[in-house]
Amino acid sequence: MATIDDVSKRAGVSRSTVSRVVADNGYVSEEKRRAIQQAIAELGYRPNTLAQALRSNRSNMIGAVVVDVGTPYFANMVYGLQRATRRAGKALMVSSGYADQDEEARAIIELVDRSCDGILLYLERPVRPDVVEIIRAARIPVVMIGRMGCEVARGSVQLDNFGGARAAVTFLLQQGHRRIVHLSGQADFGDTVARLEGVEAALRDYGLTMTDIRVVNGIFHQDFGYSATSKLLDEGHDFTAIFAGDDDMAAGVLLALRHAGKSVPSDVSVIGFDDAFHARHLWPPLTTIRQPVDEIGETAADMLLQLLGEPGSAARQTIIDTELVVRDSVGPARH
Amino acid sequence: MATIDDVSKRAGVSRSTVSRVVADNGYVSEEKRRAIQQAIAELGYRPNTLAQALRSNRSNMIGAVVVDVGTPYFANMVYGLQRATRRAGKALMVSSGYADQDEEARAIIELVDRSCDGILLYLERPVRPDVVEIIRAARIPVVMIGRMGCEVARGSVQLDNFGGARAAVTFLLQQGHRRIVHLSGQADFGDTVARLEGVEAALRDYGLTMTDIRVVNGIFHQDFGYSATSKLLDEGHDFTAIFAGDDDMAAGVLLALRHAGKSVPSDVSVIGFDDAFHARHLWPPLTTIRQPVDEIGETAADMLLQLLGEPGSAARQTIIDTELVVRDSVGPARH
DNA sequence: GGACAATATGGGATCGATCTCACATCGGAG
DNA sequence: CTCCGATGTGAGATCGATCCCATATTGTCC
Repeated sequence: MATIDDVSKRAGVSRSTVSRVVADNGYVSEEKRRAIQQAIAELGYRPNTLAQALRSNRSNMIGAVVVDVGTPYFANMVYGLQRATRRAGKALMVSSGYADQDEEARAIIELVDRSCDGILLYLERPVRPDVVEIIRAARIPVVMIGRMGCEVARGSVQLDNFGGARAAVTFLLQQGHRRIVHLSGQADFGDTVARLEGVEAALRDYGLTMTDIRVVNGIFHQDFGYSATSKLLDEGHDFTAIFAGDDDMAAGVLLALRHAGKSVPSDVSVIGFDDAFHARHLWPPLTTIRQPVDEIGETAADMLLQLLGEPGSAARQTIIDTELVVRDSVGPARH
Repeated sequence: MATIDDVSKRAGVSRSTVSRVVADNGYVSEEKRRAIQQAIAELGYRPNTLAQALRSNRSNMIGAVVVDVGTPYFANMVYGLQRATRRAGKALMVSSGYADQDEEARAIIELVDRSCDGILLYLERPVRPDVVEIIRAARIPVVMIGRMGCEVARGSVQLDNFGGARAAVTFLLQQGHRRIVHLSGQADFGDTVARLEGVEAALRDYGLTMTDIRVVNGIFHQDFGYSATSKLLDEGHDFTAIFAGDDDMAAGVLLALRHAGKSVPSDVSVIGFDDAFHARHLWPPLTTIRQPVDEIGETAADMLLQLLGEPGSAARQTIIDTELVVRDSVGPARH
């Protein structure tokens, strides 16, 4: 592998001058610049990234830790991250925390130790205090995505869960539904809380309160959607629409309804949340609230990249809008 | 950030001795070892990964370039890669090539320049020759996953596409189907060819040939599944089963059948390939050939990690088995 | 013509580790 | 008692870049 010294010898100049040409800063005469560029081309020289990073303390690498890159949701988010980082000419390194604090800690420390210029975090729980200290000591800017805040974060990007849930319930109300069920997720997730508030706001617009609908608490999982729906049907609870806390639940809801012989949307309307990968494959194709996951990732990465340029700036926050995606699972309320 | 020199001063020893303790090699007296370990703990010392990599020429990092990490398929594969690399205490850096040769080239060179110890590749086309040369010059071992071979690869991991397709068609034949349609993917993909051979083998077992079934060539996409199926129905082609080249196609097939008023599996049986993320969400839940994507990734990463230990070893190859997943979309042939 | 800023170039310290080599000490074998 | 291998330690070169500083060489203005 050719080094900067090889180039300098071949071009008959000093290391310093080559460095100036490569980094494109400082004064270099046109003549030498050309000679150096030629030498670089002839030798196929590419600077040693490690040495550059070690000396300059800039690695041109962005790190990210998300809950689990193996899921379509986070994969899509990573897609957004890559888009932004690639545009800025920076490399991206992604790890999974698997919702385990120790695993998360290890992943973050790994990124710090590899001298990432900045770090993006999407975690389910607060970052361990000793890790916060490590990040702070390394003076690495952090942008949080989604749920958890963090004292060390210089910025955050969040979904408008409130507005999304409000839009979902408003849509059901507009279609004439009044006997509504809401299946909500883990009670200690910020998402869940914000979505419940959105539900309440939509009801209020129609002069209703939470007591006018049925809320069932559970978890963001297909099985919960199935069991909760089955139970409501068994109990003889009379409802015309279900707002599922997310599309996984909605998949379970649809299955339970089908098994009970109910047809969607003529007997019961169903609306989900996320516009997950499988939403269009459900039957009927699911009407849902789209969460632009890749855009969230891209926005967060862009925010971080901007933060790198301005060391002392104030913390910022961006809220990403949702969008109602109308497919076939919601219809007018039966009488 | 504490450096090795800080540790050595605090423990009253030389840099070299600290290095020996950290790397756990060479001779160090128990007494000094303890003093050094204490100093490390007190200072919260973590070695500078960049400096280590620069000097020792080992980065403890594995690189991977796949077609697109944003899709569930590759996300799942990355999950397998992470499992293996984390177990080996190595970091993983993943990029997408987006089926674009220049983009791929950039991604691979990036990994080479960051001194990855080894590289994993899942690409749709052959690697650009100049990139092959760069990999060779850097003497970085490469393991290929899936489709394309590559002269520089020291190993490869592939799915048993032949066996999978054979199992799919055999299953249909066992259920009494004889009027079978096969929708196949891009003709220039190795996967497609191998699957076609598998189909042929299954037919041969039952004394049949390819002329006894109908093969429609297209691409691995839901829309093709939909249009091809609709066209066959319009033409009045009489069939009792469809083997879709992958689950995306199968989703389109199911949709087209439903729109044509056919019920699955009583009118037509459908079997897919991949056991993609959405297979269980389709209606009816799709019977398909499972491709253990994460296992493929894990196997490839393990192979690469092993290769790192033994520089001169011969190229190796592993074939990963598929598995028939029986759900509800295949039934006995109607008469 | 001298002062000073702008342009141009190279020398050498530095980043934080690894690793070779030289050297010291010790114990046991011959 | 000497020799030698095993054990223990440190000095210093090195990896491949960046970047500060010293030193020319210009050109321009008063």
